[in-house]
Amino acid sequence: MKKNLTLKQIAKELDVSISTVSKALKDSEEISEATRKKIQAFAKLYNYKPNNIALSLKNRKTKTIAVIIPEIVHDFFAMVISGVENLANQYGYNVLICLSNESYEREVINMEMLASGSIDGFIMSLAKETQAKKDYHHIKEIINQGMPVVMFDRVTREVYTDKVIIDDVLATQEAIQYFISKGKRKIGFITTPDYISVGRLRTEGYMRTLEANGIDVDENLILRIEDETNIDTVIEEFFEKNEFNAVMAVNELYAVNVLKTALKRGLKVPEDLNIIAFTDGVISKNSIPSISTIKQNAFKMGEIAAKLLIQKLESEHENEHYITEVISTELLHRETTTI
Amino acid sequence: MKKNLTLKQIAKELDVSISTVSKALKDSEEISEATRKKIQAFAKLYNYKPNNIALSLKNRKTKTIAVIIPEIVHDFFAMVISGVENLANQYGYNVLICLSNESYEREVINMEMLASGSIDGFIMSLAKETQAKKDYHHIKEIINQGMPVVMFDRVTREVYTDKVIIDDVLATQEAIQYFISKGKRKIGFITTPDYISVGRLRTEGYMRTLEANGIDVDENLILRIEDETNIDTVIEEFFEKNEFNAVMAVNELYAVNVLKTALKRGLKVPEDLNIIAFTDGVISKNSIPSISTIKQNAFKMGEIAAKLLIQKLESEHENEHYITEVISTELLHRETTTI
DNA sequence: GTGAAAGCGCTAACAA
DNA sequence: TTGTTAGCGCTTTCAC
Repeated sequence: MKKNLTLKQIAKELDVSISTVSKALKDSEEISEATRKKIQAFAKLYNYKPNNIALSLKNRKTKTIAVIIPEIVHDFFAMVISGVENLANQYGYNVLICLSNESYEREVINMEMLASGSIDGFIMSLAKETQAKKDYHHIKEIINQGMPVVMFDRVTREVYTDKVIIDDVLATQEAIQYFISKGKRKIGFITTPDYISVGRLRTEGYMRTLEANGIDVDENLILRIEDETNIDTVIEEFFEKNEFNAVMAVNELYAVNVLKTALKRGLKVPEDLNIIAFTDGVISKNSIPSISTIKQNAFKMGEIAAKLLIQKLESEHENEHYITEVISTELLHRETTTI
Repeated sequence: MKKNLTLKQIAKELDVSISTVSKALKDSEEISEATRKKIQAFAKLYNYKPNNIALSLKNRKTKTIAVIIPEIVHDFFAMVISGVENLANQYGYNVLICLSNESYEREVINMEMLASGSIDGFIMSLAKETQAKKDYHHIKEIINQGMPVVMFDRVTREVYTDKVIIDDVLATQEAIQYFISKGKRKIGFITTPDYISVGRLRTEGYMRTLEANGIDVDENLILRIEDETNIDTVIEEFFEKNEFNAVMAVNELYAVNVLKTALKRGLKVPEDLNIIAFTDGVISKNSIPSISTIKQNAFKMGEIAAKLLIQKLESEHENEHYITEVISTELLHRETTTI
């Protein structure tokens, strides 16, 4: 086992000084052609690679960015990561992933740990618990220390920084308006509790659209799922107590459970019941019938978040100007809507 | 924007030496109670955090491990990551994710980049292209340099190191034998090309089980999917040309497409056709009907891989003894098999 | 054209 | 009890 070669060793081996080696490897004009060639040949031969950590310490940048997400076994987040990774790699950055598992504490611990030198900046989506507590000190502090943070999807207006989101209200409106245009008026809505930003916005979009169309909002037709362990029974009950001709769900998992319950109850989809879901992932695509969705362009969201972050990192003067990038969405009709 | 506090600054501020501060913050007996308290209070007040990069340089360890996977929008890999993350965090390690996107080149570049100081060790599953080329120089070299590597799922016997796998042959045998025990004899098998290790092993398990039961292997009943962009048409054709009463697929995606095709052709599942898939992910669970699977315990796989790696990292003497851990699998009956 | 020295932030052996 | 020094691997300024 050969340990990694250092400048020092090369210097000793070739009987020159460390700085000569350093310069030679950068092809500096200062060093004579002969020594340069000699040193470069030696380095090449023994496969010299500069030590990243030493460079990081010296340059005060690590060329790695951290992504903090609530969970990874979830197509939306996985696709965002994929986008971040793709763009980051193009710019020579590494991507470090941390899972908050929806926990405030894990989010705080992870961020504090990484903020001390390990990384150059954050891309994050808030944990449920953080949104429930509304405690964003940890994030504000990090930004205060001069470390850039880009938030996506689950964001908060309480933190002033770059953000990448979709227009949740608008996207929902489009879907609900579509239902209405097809004559559906008993529209169920399955969402998260209101403390989750995107859930709240989507619910808002739902209510507004009904009102705009002169339909009274019936709170019974809104189901806010808190505990995801027993989705099926909750949805079963929801169907037991109400009647719908259309349902919208804020994610694929809720939607596929709606589909399952509806079919079990003998409803025909889409004839008797239309369904639209947020998140265009593997479930919607592959369920039978396939589910119509709001395509969120998660991959692109990841790319843009990464781009915003890297721009901040590489711009000379720090710039207190923050933007919120709104990604366009698209209503994608598949087999759970009647065209 | 306040930059991060350093020992040096504290020392200057309190008019003591840097090493005194360092020791005081470690609560060393060497330093008098009074100075210790004073320094600790100051550090606490201004929220001092040691710089990780400096520590890494000093200790020659980064406390971060890298996971290289072919893709992340895939439940199996996402769950493995989740397991790695979980265990790594318990031991104070960070997890860095790199995607090879099934490309040999990206795998090599990523690994070489990280190997120079950024991380302490690797956990990886081979890219398709790497398995096709059978070129494992990059991995061998890294191991040679003394950096531990743990491989999982897509492994190769050409690299001598720790591995975490399932018994692909055995798991397949169990499923196929189950079909046979239910009187199914026309069993289709949908797999990857043979250069992918797990695909090959599963195909082998299929063939062996048939032979053991005196059933001739009909190559027409084996479909090796090379290009995943047109799965549906390939499977459609497969059904056009053959007749089955059971099909096994090496992943969920293939399986759900089989299900779709079968239903479209008017077959009843499970009455006319039984289906079993590898990977117990979100597709199998949520498809309608839900798909019976070989549960691979991906989360556990990730945890064990992380444990093996961390043990290597933290053991004093390096130990040239490598093990291959075989995770048990389980045939999970859902709605695509008749019990 | 080459090398010595300082410094990035920290630890630890040794000296005072 | 406290401070000095050297060193982790590298870059860069400034002497020689």
